[in-house]
Amino acid sequence: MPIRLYNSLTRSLQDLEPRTPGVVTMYHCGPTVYSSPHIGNFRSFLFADVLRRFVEDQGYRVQQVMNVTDVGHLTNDDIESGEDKMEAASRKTGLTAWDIARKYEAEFHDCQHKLFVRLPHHMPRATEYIAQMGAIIDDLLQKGVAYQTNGNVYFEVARFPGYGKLSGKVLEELEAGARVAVNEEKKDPRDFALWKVDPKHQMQWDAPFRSGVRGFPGWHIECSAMSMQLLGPQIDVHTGGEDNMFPHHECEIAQTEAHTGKPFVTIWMHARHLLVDGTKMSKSLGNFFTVADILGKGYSGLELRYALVRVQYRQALNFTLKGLDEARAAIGRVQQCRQRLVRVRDGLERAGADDLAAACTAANDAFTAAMQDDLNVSGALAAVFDFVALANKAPVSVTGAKAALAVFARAEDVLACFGPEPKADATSDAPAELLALLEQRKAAKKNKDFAAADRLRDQIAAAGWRIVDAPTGARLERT
RNA sequence: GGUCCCGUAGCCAAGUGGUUAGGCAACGGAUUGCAAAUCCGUCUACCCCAGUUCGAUUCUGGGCGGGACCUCCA
Repeated sequence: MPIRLYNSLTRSLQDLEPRTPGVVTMYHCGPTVYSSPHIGNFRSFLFADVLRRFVEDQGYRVQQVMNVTDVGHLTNDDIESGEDKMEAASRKTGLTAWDIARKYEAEFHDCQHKLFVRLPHHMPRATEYIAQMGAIIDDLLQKGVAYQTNGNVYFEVARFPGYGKLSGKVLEELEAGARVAVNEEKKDPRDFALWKVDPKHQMQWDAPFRSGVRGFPGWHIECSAMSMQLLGPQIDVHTGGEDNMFPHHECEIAQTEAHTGKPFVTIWMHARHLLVDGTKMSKSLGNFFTVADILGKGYSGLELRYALVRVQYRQALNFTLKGLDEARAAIGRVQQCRQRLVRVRDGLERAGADDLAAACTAANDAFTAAMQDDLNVSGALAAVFDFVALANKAPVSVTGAKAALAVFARAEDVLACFGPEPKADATSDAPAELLALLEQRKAAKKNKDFAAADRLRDQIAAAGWRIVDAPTGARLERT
């Protein structure tokens, strides 16, 4: 069975059929590094990560690029009133635009790490691809699809008949929107900037195209240049947040296809925006969370990842703190099950005769089928939890425990939201003094001195550990 | 104003024209010296109206309600 994905361009599900058999090229619109990454950003990025992981799980080799936008993304897509996001942040903080970009890029990478993202093969910075952008701009100018006014270069939308095919936007609507600022330089309000001139701008380059003026690139051209340079003129999958569909991706298609004369992307995928407490996340509503905010509340990266990944990317996901608590409990259920299997495998608990062969196959198949169906993570998780219930009840054999653990390891490889295989017993990780207390308690219990035993248990609890009294003996676990 | 999505048991959330999704919470039981942790069990829903159908939560139409995008945003 192939992987079926929803293509925003055709508005339908279609099979993933890479241009080169066995190799899937994917490009993801990455962060604009002007502020701390928030949980909405990471809903998109984790979607891209799960997509990549599952495609690899299905036996493909993936070539994955996620860019870092460190210049040219304006607060308003208009040369007169728009301000570069780096520059705006610079004005507010006193840091240079370059410092802002590097600071938040580092923070982004840190968040990727904390949320268990499998790093893309390339994470190019826009500022390091100015020459490649210039080559495209030069070609578009030569072809007459772009024009230069006062040094600013615009793409002439009227010269690209396919404009609007992704977003469904038509000229009349855009004009009726009346929110497009009037710009006398443009031939058409839809035309968008490829290169901008602004002497006050901190990030400047000599024009990388013929007869140009020193300036900086427009946002849209960046992705076209990096994508083409690193993955070639035609790629299999391109993702982004739903807001990217227009104008960003529409413009990417126009300039790239006008340049190459070939279809740019086979499958466009867009992640639905995250909601928080049932509504759009915004600073003014007080429901705006950065990744650091959530981790600062005591939730782990794993719990946050689970909460952001558990709903299919095209569904509105309502993020709540309660959802994080649910994630914590759900992860615990899976890990508890895995720990028991580890204990059976390692001979610490009595093994039975069930090798779980049929159950393992069924669980893997159900997981695969759900993921093949446009990354239905909820369905895939249901397959995992069904399997948990089965494994918990089964008198599992050593062979069965190994097989079951492989099922979980596979699910973890794709979703990465449960954590690594638990240790059979964390007791040995506890500080020596706690182990001493545990021994004392054992003795107290043997002497039926329950008052002393309970006091020791409280001491251990106060140190952040709990005693688990299992039939096979007492052990310690972190709380 | 234009485009689009959604409305499933206490909460979150899959899916299906006729057979128990799943998670969390709650409750009951097992276990325990008592607990904790854990496990097992119980909890059977599909916004309203009309239509199609032998049969609709699932298809069609209408209504109501919520949300998103069209503007910086993942």
